[in-house]
Amino acid sequence: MKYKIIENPNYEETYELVEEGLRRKGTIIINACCKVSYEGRAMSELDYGDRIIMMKPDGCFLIHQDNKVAPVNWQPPKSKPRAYIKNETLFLESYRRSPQERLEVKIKKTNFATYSLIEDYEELEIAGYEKDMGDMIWDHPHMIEDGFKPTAREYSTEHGFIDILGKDSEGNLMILELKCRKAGVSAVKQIRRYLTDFENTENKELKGHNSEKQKIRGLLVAPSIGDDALELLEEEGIEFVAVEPPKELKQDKKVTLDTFF
Amino acid sequence: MKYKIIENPNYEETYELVEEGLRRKGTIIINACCKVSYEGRAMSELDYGDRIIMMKPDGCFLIHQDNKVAPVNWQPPKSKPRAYIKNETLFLESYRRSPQERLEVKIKKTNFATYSLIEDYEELEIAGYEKDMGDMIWDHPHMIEDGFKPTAREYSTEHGFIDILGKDSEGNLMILELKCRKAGVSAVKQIRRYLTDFENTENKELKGHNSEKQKIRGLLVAPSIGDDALELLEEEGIEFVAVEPPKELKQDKKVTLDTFF
DNA sequence: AAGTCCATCTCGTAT
DNA sequence: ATACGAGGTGGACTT
Repeated sequence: MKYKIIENPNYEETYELVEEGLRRKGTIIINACCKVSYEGRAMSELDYGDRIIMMKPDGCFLIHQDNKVAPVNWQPPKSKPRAYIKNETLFLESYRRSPQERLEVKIKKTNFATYSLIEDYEELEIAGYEKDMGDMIWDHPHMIEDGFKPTAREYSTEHGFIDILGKDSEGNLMILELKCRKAGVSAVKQIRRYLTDFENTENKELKGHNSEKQKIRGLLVAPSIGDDALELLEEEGIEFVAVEPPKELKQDKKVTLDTFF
Repeated sequence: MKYKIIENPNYEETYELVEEGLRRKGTIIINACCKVSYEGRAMSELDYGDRIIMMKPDGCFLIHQDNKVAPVNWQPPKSKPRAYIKNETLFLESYRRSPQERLEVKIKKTNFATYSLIEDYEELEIAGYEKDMGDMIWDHPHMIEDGFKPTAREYSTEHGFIDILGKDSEGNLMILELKCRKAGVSAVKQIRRYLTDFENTENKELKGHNSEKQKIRGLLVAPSIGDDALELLEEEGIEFVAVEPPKELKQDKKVTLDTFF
């Protein structure tokens, strides 16, 4: 991997490095004392201080302070970066159209600056999302209960999408809401809204068809549930099923992982 | 500002630098070919590639690829970082309890490594938030309409907090929902829920007290409104008031900003 | 391009 | 510690 570093450069040397880095589609990192202005979806001002500036080849622009995971200021991918000198001072800029946004960094003192041509062809493999949980339940419906037959995923209603729709062994309709994290009150309320939607639909569309007393069951499926949520759930006659989200990667990298331990 | 950089270090030199950086509470940046494993709230694996690794003195740990604003892997502040050597290979690790999470980085080749003792005492000043909008309306209620008198902020109801509660010149109750950007259907539905909550409360608690036919008005206050939202709003008898969020910083930095243009 | 929804959301704040 | 909501949410996906 090719890279270049300069230490304690003056503003012209930093400018040259940034220009070269942008031209060559490198990832630029600058450690500098700087001042940052942003105007666009909101507006912000950050006075002088030492920060880490990153400019990536996809156009995104990050300014990190020495704390937090999130950058203090940034621009999203596809923004247009530029460097220019004015009054013997280096400015870094990033523009974006739609929505119009502008980030400007005024550099007072560069401690070091570097750019590198990063070689990274790997993508993250991840597991433990709500989607993985849906896949697992769809493939193994008995996890919910014996006789459960899922019939639809992402079923559209007025108030949003029902994660999984199905029937139990007696033909009752089941509405499943999945959460891959501890479920809160909001999840219970969501199911409540789906039940209302569905009861209305049933009344309108299915009267006559299914006149037998078919039940509609609401189920909250999550690894655990908060106390408040549990209380509300019991009041509402909604059921809770404890299911851990699957944390296995699709390819069997577990073997590789073991070599670490 | 003090800093140290080493180029093309071997695994022992990188280890020494990381140890020193952690001990001295520095911000560490490493450009290296590495492999990343994460296990905790989810689980992930990222095979070898060049990445930027940041370890900040607050315990947070970031791994950036050469695209995206968000890190591909990370640990939040207060996680416990550690470096160790095993089989002539450097590993960086970050632990977190509650929830239990572990991030492990296996370093194949370090291009450069640096740590710096960052001096940054500034905090971001930002404007354009809902809160600023609330402040503005609270201080200048005539913006909503003549005779409007705000009486409460963040008024708690069953379905959440009402941004501003007040009365109009005729003593009718007004429920204001603020949005600092274009309002959507969800904002209208939210007001609808608040109105329901409030009508119920009124019926229960105020019957007798206020037996005159007092109205309850719902107002959506935002810079603009989507077509769907407007349609629903009219159906529901909710009112819309166009207000631009204030995009001025509390201190008068506008002058400074203007010098940029 | 605009809307929708999930996220190891993060981050602040109140309880 | 937990709970709740806002965010310049970001980012993936659908329309």
